[in-house]
Amino acid sequence: MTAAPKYSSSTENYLKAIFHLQKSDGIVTTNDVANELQTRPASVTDMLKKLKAQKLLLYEKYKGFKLSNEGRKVALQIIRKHRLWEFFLVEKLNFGWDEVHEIAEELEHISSKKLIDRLDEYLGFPKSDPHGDPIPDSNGKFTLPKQVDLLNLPLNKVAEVSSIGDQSAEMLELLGHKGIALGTKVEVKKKFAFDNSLELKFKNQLIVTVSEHVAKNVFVKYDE
Amino acid sequence: MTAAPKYSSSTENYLKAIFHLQKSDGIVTTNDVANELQTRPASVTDMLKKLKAQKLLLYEKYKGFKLSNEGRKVALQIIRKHRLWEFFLVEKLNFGWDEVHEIAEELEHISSKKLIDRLDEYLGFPKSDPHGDPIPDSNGKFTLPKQVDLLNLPLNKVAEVSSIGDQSAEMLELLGHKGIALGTKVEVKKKFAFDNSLELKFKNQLIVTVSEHVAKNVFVKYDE
DNA sequence: ATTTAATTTTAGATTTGTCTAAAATAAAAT
DNA sequence: ATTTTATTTTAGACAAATCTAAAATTAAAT
Repeated sequence: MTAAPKYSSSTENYLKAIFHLQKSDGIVTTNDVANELQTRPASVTDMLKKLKAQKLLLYEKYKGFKLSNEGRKVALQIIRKHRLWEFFLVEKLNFGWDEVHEIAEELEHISSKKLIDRLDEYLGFPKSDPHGDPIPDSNGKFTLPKQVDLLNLPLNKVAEVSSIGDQSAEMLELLGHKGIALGTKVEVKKKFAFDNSLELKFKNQLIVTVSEHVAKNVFVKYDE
Repeated sequence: MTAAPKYSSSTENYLKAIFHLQKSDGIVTTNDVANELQTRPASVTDMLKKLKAQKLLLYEKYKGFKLSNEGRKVALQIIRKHRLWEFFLVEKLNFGWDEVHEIAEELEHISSKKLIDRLDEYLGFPKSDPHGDPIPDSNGKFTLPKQVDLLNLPLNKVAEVSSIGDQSAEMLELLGHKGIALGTKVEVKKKFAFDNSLELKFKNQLIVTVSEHVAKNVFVKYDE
């Protein structure tokens, strides 16, 4: 038997929104949450009180709020579910990475823990979702990959291209030509002190050279 | 973008319950529905009025009710989703057929039609769920497999064991020993007029003999 | 054909999550 | 340091889905 859901979908959405806003902004306001959840500040205040009563939130009126340990724990489980479902939709059902978010917004509220752990196993315990965001494990821990530009990537460390700073057409042309795209696995084999240019090696053993200017605009993530 | 759910989970559950009760009982009462949904008759009456307002139900107070065409259509889509998810849970995530119902009760309310059609394709368009119940196709049609006891199964026709009449410990022991269980694929190769005993052949080529008494209590389904 | 019993429906409350409009508080600007 | 502006909270209301208790209707039983 699947346990009755501990928290409502609405509660889960608030926790998730606050979690995400805390990550980016550090401090989160009532208006931020209202904006994120497409609702009104008054509704947010109402919910903040309920979350506090459930000990999911530390909240003092007019002063601010943040997730409690329990609140963060719940948020991480929702995020885990969301990202695993996204991975499933893309990997198994051939959805595009850009069309899975809405569906995962619904699937993330399915309560069964056994289901999600089985799904995780079925998918091969993926570490990140189709957008490159990390998937928390069943204890809520996730290995946050380190994000740096190529210039700061240690030598001989395999990393994955995660974002591009300068997205001008010229830059994208250059990257396309060199074979650098989101998700590409790269390794820095040599760094020339003279002009800070780099020699990169791909999985397919090919080696290319990029300038400091390019290296500064290619961000990669790696474990450790 | 996933379309907003047309109907609430509650509405969907009522439609599904009424659909099932109509199948078995023919006529459905307020009390039946209350019992099925673990709620109170007064709550059922409230909902009947709402369903009528949405044209999902034909209802005259004190006189009775039944699903409208639209109501039946919606119910069938919910049942389709429920059974496809059950199939997924058993086939892909290795759940037991007896532990998937509750989880599917939640999954069946995920709204995306694209999701369910992709899932259907991914699963190979299964015709029936792990309990042997037929899965409606995306138009709500389903091919009802013929259900007979082994005695009435035509010779050389591959069928699947779908239910057991006499579920006494003695019978189950016998069936277990012979290798007959729910879902087992069988074929009748020979029928002895003398005592109506049968020779059955399994997928793995093994042949066993069962008495008329046993044959009468083993129900199978087959297409056509 | 009445009376009795069962079923169904109404009336009025309750809970959850939302809303608007107004009040309270904090932050920004002069 | 006040005043103005923006933010946050309260107060009161609403819709959905449920409940209890009582009333209305139908069915069963004498």
